[in-house]
Amino acid sequence: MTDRAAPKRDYEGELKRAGIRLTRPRKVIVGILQATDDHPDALEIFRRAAAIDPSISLSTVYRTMKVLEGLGAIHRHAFEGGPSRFEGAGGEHHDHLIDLDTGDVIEFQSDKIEDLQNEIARRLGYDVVHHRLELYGRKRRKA
Amino acid sequence: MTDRAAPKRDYEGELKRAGIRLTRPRKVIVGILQATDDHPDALEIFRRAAAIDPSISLSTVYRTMKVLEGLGAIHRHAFEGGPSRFEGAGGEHHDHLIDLDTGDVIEFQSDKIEDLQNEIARRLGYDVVHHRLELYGRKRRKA
DNA sequence: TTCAGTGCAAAGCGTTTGCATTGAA
DNA sequence: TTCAATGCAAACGCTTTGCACTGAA
Repeated sequence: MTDRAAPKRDYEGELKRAGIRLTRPRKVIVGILQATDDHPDALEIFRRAAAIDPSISLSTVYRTMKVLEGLGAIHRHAFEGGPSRFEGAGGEHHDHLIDLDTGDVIEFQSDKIEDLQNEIARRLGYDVVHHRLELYGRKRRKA
Repeated sequence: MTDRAAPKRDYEGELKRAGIRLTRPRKVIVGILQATDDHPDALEIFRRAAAIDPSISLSTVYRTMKVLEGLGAIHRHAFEGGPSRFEGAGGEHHDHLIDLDTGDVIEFQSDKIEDLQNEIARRLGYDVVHHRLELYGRKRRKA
């Protein structure tokens, strides 16, 4: 189990390589993704984008996230209740611990849990395609 | 790790004990919950209820699910994409394996994974309030 | 008798989409 | 020059809510 640092992604290169036009809105949006280590939702990305270029629309944010998701460049997370939140797909796989009081998202990774998941699925006659593991918790206070 | 059989719940008794009126729509709805072992969504519960009493409204289904959830009598699951699905809260805690091809939900339980989750959270300075573990997979074909 | 619970229709929220226009290639 | 991508507004799917009525206690 380890905490991780966020790696950077070459979103523009990935879009180009996929034959997808590098428009002004998309440049702004991927710039925002590169500049963040958190897990913003579409509206938050839209706000940050609008601060740079007020002509960008929320639809375009949604459409761009869909494109990037299709390329595997970002991951979409649907945490409890709220809207989808996005994060760059760089780095190793990890799961999330969500702070119930602040909404903060902490990433962690556990090979042991992954192994156990695969073992359980196998026993049930399945192959795991993907999974979702989210811990919802509160900061432990010193005794 | 074990597969489980679904236990039965005394929803009517729980509502009564909580001082909540046992109306006709609610009787129909909890009857449906008692009669099923699957994980129906609100619309599906509504359809089954309407077959028994066509005057029941979808709003009442939602409101009743909210009440039962508040009592801890049912659990609400938000699996990928789709609407919330409900299940009786009887029996031990378990997690879910969702068949990507059929939508079937298979329940499983792993103390080892639970322990690991708590250990990870503790290391990160958190107490786990609850968690969500979902495996999405496909039936393994015999080699 | 009373007020919690209901059905209905309308609104809410996050997200997607149809369409005429624009701008990257 | 062309057609993918855009902004806008309207629609979507799921869920909640305001309201006047109803029926469980």
